[in-house]
Amino acid sequence: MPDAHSNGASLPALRHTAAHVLAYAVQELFPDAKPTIGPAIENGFYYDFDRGEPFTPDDLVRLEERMRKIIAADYEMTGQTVTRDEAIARFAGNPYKVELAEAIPDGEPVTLYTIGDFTDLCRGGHADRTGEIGAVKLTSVAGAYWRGDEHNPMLQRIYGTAWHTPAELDGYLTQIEEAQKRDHRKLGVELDLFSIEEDAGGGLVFWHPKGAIVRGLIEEFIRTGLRERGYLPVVTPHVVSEKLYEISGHLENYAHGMFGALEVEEQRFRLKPMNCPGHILIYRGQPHSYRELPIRYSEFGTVYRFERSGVLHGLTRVRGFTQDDAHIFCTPEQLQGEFEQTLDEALRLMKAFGFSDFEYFLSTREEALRADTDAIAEDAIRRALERYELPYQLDEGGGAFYGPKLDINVRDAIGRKWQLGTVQVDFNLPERFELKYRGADGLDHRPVMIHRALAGSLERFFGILIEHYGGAFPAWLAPVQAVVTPISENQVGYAREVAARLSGMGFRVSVDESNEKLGYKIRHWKTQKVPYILVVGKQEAADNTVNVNERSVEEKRTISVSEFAEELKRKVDTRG
RNA sequence: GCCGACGUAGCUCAGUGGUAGAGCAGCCGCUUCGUAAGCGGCAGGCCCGGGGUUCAAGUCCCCGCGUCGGCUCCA
Repeated sequence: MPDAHSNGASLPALRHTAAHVLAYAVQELFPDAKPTIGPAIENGFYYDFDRGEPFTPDDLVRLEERMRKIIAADYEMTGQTVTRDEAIARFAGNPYKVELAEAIPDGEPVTLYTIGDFTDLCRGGHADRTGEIGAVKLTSVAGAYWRGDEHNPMLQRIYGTAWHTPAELDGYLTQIEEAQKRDHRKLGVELDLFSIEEDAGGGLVFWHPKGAIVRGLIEEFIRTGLRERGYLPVVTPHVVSEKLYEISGHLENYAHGMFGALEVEEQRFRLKPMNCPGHILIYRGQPHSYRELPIRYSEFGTVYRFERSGVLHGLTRVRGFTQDDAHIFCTPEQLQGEFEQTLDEALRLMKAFGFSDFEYFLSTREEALRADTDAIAEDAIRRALERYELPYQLDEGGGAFYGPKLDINVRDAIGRKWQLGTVQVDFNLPERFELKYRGADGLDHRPVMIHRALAGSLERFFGILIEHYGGAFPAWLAPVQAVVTPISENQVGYAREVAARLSGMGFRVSVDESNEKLGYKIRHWKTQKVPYILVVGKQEAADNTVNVNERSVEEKRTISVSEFAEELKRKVDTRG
């Protein structure tokens, strides 16, 4: 999307200007509030204020009105360069601005920008006049720590959005509504897929039958890929002695993300936060020859991680989840090839689930943790990406504590980005657990590990799929693929026959035997987003046919039951 | 965890100090119906929990719990 408007400021400049307008309005209506910072953000802007009392929704309405007046007055945005001392003197009553001014490096200009009676310390990047803001709306208030640090005082943040024209604002608001309609938490209730139960605690997911069916299909898809690529299934305990995580280093590096210890017979146990140590124990249990490698262990491993209550969110941020986890133990020579096949499988998976737009991030370890082997690992990742000609971005310091990693992000049907698969190279845990294999030279060598989860967490993956498809799962994934719907009670018998035939072929089919008119039943199943409604009346019962009402297809067709079965089979086989 | 908003029937929500309501969903009956809501009836509530104010609290105050929006975007 182009930023530049035909005759005016870019959107970020426009929004940054709107932030100044907001601060101006606040200065007029709430003179005691101290402005701090107010940048443009992805879809709008915010401004943080230090004020004793929080802003109320009512305050937002008043501020928005005042902002419109400031915009209508069409003030010019004028800048001036001052010395740092002048700036500090000027904002003497505002410790935040003083702190900001003091932090400006020597040699960089210190600039002030003014609209009307409001002057702000600001680096610039604005529209020329407030009148260029065609549409503005304040969206929410929230607490936010000064500089994002929870040890700092909490400020009041006002969020807003600004656009060149009211039509663009409307478009944005419509888009938000669309996203809300797709919210997996809402659809989870409406389609009876899953729930999170207050009496069980936050972040713990209950999969209802319809959700569990979809999960089973996802697992089946993944399992098939693993089998074809030579992975061996393993299953490991959910609770193990804390000792294991002392050896693995998780306790040292990851304790903040683990549930507290359970004490039994004076031994301390932990819920497993990761599957790797368990898989390592299996590998370590017996000697290995280079001839056996690579060894690939896979598990739908359920892990528990402590997340602060405030960050839990539906299926996408939870405390208990199941990873499609696997660990590859291989020789350094095999690393490259194993990494490539993993990447290949990741793409196969994401394409099957309807994603086509990917981004790749190579995350390196933070400087303090880096070892000689990091370069080898990063090189393997880089070469795999180049081999598939995939462009990637570098995230320095974003890697796991045991090594660098590749993350794959996808864009969903309405353009939002999600982080999905992750593949990590690990020279560290084999060292900690003293893993070895006997080489052709008769000596012991250290294997390399690859950690990989392609869907990531099944919970999160499911949540993303719900939003991606807006609840309308394609036929191969739909928990109910077809509902046979008799027009009157007289066709219930035939409807049951049709359903029995289709179920016998392995399809997921139900019969609507409710005492309602056809229109009611159609509406019901449409809102349930069932891919096929098979209407059967007197005519169909006589001809051994069904009238196919296909989701999001206007045209209805009457075809034989076996023709329908073939069509559905074709859909399922092609994942349509 | 911190800031704010919210918490009333399975769901969506009304009720703002004086006898707890609606729509949808559910159940029962009538209707037997041709592609997005047929009609009638019944049932359904620790108004999140605890404390307080008041003659009287779903409503006001305090303390918890939960949900939601933020707390990464840097003058």
